Amino acid sequence: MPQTMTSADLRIHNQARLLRAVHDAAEPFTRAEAARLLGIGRNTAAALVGELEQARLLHEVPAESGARGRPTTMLVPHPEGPLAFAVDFREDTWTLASVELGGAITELEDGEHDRTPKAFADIRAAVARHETGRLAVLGFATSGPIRDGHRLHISHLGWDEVEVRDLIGDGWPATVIDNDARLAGLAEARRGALRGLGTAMHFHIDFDIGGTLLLGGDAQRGAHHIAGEFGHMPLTGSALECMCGVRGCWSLDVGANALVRRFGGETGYGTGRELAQEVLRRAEAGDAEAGEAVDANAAALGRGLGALANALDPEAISLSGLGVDLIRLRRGLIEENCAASLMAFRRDEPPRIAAGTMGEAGPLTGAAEIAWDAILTPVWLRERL
Amino acid sequence: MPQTMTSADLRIHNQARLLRAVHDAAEPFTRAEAARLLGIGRNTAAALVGELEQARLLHEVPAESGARGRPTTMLVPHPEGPLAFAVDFREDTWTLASVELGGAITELEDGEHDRTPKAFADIRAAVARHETGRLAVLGFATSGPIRDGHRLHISHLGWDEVEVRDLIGDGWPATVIDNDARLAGLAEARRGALRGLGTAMHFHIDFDIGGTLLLGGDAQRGAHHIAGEFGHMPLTGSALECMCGVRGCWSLDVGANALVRRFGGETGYGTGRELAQEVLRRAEAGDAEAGEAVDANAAALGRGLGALANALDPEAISLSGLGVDLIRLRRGLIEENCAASLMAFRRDEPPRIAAGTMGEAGPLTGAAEIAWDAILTPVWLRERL
DNA sequence: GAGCTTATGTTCTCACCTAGAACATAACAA
DNA sequence: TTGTTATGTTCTAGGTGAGAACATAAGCTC
Repeated sequence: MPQTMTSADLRIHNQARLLRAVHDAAEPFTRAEAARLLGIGRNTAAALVGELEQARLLHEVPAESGARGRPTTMLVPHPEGPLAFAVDFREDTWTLASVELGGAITELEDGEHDRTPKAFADIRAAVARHETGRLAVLGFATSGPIRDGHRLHISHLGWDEVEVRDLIGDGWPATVIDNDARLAGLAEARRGALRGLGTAMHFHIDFDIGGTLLLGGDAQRGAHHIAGEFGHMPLTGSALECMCGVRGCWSLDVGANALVRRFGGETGYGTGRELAQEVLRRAEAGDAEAGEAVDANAAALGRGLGALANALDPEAISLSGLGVDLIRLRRGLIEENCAASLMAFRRDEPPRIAAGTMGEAGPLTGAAEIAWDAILTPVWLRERL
Repeated sequence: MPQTMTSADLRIHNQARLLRAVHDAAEPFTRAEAARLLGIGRNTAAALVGELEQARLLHEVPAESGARGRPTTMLVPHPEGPLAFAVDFREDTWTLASVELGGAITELEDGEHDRTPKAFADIRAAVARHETGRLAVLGFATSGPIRDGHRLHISHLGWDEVEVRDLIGDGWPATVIDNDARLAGLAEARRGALRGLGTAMHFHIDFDIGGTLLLGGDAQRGAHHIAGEFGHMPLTGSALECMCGVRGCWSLDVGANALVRRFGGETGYGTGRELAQEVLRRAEAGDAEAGEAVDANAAALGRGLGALANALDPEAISLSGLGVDLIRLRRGLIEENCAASLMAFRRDEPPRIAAGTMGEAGPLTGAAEIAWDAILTPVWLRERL
């Protein structure tokens, strides 16, 4: 319990609260509003903001006066303030972006990669091309579980527990890394469909299902940093064996693999995504067989969600990837099957099921969030101020 | 964000940290140790403790000097300090206890009840018989989900969403209430088998399975206060319909009902517990049919635990109720089946599965914890100091 | 048993923080 | 032009923990 609290810590604490409020706010606000929001006096707010402006963390710009009263200033990110960089490392491509306080994203560069760990060197080079003194922390989103936060396993790239410290080490800026599905969920919780909820869940449906439990706006990581493999619970009674080594996984019935299998395509990671999209298109166009496959997918999705809702009682569930298509095409079927899996007494208050609002930007946005989480800490601020 | 922080709040904050440290400590400690623990100076520690002694929250007693140095004092609960009362409301009986800072429990009274809400009046009367000015908060453990924290449903008593505010209202001391399975888990996380773990789970196995996810020593409640119905996920492929209204629940294969069903007994709540115990005894004595029933129960338990571990990645799982017997009789079978349900890459680090150490006292202990949680808050302390 | 060592208690000064009141200021409104 | 309103600014006061210096009470050593 070494979180000592001295008078000076108090100042840092309140400044961190202020910066966090600016970062999290949907709309920028004025200094006077900040004082009310934090429950501090106008004088104290002036002092806090003044120091943060000195430290180039906040900037005050005149607010257009709409009402009476003496004009005030808006609190905006400082134009020379720290930046988070965010990387989304996908199957064949990556994106690098810069994110300022408040979450505004500027895409800097993207590229393809050859599916080998060399990709990280390319990304490092791209970071270097855009690096300025303003770069504070880099957030990195990748697929695959990252055991204990440093052993990265990406099956569709054939990476078997690659040591993250060998990929991101000397020469890199301060970096935080996490799983894309979890970060997509975090993005929804912070800035998307799950904003403001105490208990929520997010699932990314691709070849299989990855997800995360979001509590108080934070994504849960588990004891070994590998929580979230909801797709590998036997929720729908499949008799097949999953490539994860278990029989009956939910993912066998939901996602691209399930669609592909139905049409004799080759399941597994990295192939068949187009076929799955084709199935969706044909289903939308009225093809009966494709429609049945999508029906089965949606029904299995709903059944699993209901089961999970019994256990974890989320207020809402958001979906990304294929889940967005399934909601668009088969919302009713998902909700019916979810209700059927819900304990009867819960059916009058089912979890809200919605498409995530972050779309493709989810992992990148989540990566930016964990980077900013690392910045907006008392420790970091003490250094800076 | 109204959690303002003024200099006075700072003092309260540090005093709360100190009291929390005393409450949570496995062994009492001295004032000098407290200073080191909290990272504050000896002078500050003296001031904090002095005020807490004034407020009759802490008491200093001379520590027996074993080493060199000037003798110091142990920090112990004040003999006239606040007390939490805790109630465990079970199927036919209840227990009332008094719990002091640090968690020491003194049983005050127990009784039977007639399964009607009148029981609460009896309990209130018992509280009154022991009530002193020292009673601060009452923690109440009951079975059944408590929707939104106030709509209590106990199926084996035939209580259908009874309004808690009608049972516990005017004339009651400040009361906090929660579910017995969740509180048993909380007790394990605070003072039992799950102490100190960041991510853990607890399951109470009776007629069916109730449980809770424990994160950072806190039991998760969900959006509607009804998280934890892990027994009502279809984890083991049962074809039966559950009384919860869903088909295939895990609870159909694990727990007393599953044992009873196998022997033609009447399943359901409130009956058959003796038969289940009888089956366990016969299995232990070598009876083949009973042994198979227990095997099936243990295997299904293990399979479900593995599936949940994939999703939530607990460091350890503790069990209470029938789970203790199953671990005693069939630990190997549980662990094998858990491993078989774990994704292959996790099998080298399976969750530790252990019997809870709180035994029957789990719900009562957990009820005391939530009561003390309500006391050890800045708001309550500000009133008192 | 005297003197040394060690750990803790106690006292005092200092730097820091926020609250609150009083006053100043810059817009809008009548 | 004058009043109203919301905000900025300044100053004082009360409270808090840090740190240094000193005091104290034990054990340890010779």
